[in-house]
Amino acid sequence: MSSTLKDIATYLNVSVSTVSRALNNKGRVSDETCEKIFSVAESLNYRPNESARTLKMKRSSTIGVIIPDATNSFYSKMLKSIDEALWEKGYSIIFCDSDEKIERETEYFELLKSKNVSGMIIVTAGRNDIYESEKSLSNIVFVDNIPTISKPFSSVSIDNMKAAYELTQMVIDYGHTDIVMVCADLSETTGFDRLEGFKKCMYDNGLNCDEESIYKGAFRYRTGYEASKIILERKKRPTAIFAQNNVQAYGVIKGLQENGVKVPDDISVVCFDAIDETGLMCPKLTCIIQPVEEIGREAVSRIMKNLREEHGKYSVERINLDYEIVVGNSLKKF
Amino acid sequence: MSSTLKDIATYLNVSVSTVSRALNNKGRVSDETCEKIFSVAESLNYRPNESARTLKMKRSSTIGVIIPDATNSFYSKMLKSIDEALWEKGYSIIFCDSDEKIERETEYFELLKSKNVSGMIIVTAGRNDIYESEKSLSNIVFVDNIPTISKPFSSVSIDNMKAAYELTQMVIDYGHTDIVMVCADLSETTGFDRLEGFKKCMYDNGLNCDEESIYKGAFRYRTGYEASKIILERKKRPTAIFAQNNVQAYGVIKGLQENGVKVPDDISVVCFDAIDETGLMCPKLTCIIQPVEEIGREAVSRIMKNLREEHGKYSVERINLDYEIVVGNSLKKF
DNA sequence: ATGAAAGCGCTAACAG
DNA sequence: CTGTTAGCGCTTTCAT
Repeated sequence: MSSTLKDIATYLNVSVSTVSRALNNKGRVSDETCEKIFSVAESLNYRPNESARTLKMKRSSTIGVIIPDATNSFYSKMLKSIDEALWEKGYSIIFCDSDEKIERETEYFELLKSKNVSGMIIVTAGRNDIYESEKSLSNIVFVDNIPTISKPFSSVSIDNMKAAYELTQMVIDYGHTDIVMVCADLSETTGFDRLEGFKKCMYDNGLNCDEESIYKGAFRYRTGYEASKIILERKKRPTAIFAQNNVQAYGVIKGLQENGVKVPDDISVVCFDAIDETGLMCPKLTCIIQPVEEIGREAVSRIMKNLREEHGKYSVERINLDYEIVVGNSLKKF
Repeated sequence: MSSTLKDIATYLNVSVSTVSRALNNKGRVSDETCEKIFSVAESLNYRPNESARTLKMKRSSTIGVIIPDATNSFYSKMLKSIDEALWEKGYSIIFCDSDEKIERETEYFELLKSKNVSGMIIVTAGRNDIYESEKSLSNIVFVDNIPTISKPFSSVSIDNMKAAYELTQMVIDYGHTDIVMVCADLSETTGFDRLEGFKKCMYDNGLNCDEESIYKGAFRYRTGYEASKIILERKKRPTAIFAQNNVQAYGVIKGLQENGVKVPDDISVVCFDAIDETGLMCPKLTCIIQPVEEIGREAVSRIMKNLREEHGKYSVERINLDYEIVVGNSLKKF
């Protein structure tokens, strides 16, 4: 066990409160004692006991982070950027992988509260009433997927509807008229907004957007994979598929390839967030790229800002950052 | 703030200790009171304050996890499997990304101690004397990359030397004689052992393995990328490159492709741990695949086992799991 | 400038 | 079976 304030105090024949004050730079300690205290703390290898401090202060130096899937490069990149930003502020992460499951997200949320985290950064896995019933969401920042609840909360994301609209327009401009969107749960705002943008764009271009143009599932590889099978069974196949996230798109392409369908020659595929750190993916997906690292950093700075506010009053902000459309080679031009 | 033991106690006119005993199933509480306590706890939405419990018990329900890079699919998959396994045991993760930097790993290590974690799972970024000077490594499990220190500690990994040897033999069997290994820091056991296996195999096959056959760098994309440039400058180019990890291999291939060199037609590439969750990587790398999820689970079960041991006595175990060689299309057969 | 004392929420003797 | 008590390590009034 490492040394405590008391160890330092008895060693120097001063009181613990003096030591505490000195070490926390609270003043009211003579320079001389202060110096001695620091040097003894150093030599005794003193490290404050976080649990004691947290218990007393009712505020820890930990932030809870809940993401749906650490193996998705989009989220792992976000996680890393959050870790980086928090590190600089002296905070650390309690990591929670909800595995895209709402129940687990709920349990993690409760767990984080009992661990007295100072804040949370959450990518919700979908509709979650627990946040609605929470008295205050002051130290929570929702990122990427924003819950649809009535009380005020902070968030960092992009304008998904606009992004989906723009990418759809690009697909249409490339000469496609029969397009299918692979969707996640539409009670999630990302899923909902992306579909809305898609539908609106199709409509604005006078294109058909019926039942067959919309495949509903989850933000999972499997959803994309299964969608591809259904789509290939159609009498008249679409020329393009718009997947709502990266792993859906991978699943779609995998399914198409297994059936000898070439991307993009036979069917084009576009999506959101096909981050490829390896540079080796074929095809290279034409997609919306969210500024995922900036999202992470911004979420951290939101939390830090609220932590600085006086107890009770805090600000709520809904931030939308800029995205970009990255052109790969998964979209055929007619 | 959520309710406390005291709230329940005053509500029921019993003492906190009774409530504590009841809620923790420590017995010595009448069924009747016990029942009442549970129901009140439920309705008051009681959640134990982890900090208080940790302070008292000197043991938390958190495990520190230090990995070198969350965006590397190998580590993110490991992280997820650790989270999954810990979740089942009621533990959670304090996540630390050392970014392959020893100094940061060191600071995270200290931080985790002051947070009173019950254990740590560490993928070390390299030589790190801090572990040597630690009095007891009882609740630490090193995975993947094992430090070279003299005191006893637990670890979960594979036989890297044997694995490298076998993969090298496969490359040789395919008709290659001029092979380069791209290495990381050789003070890391993975880097060292993989090189040893490579050298031994080359030697056993009567092949040359000199300075030019060994490129030294780090476990980074950049290392692979730069290695490719150097290798292409050689008068006589090798026919195969063995990268010590996945991201090095990606960097190598990227560099080769940028120079119009085809993999595997012109130069073959093999490596460790080219996990491809997308199924879309080209080429598909022939590589050693470590059972990364099993490694994570095993590490957790080691920690749990030591936590169960009586205070003071604990067992140390060095576990090597089985790996497999996955054949892709990145290795040319002559 | 310094110390004494109280208390954060919990657990664990110990007494009854 | 139940309550009293003490204390984990720290911060923070309040005295001195």
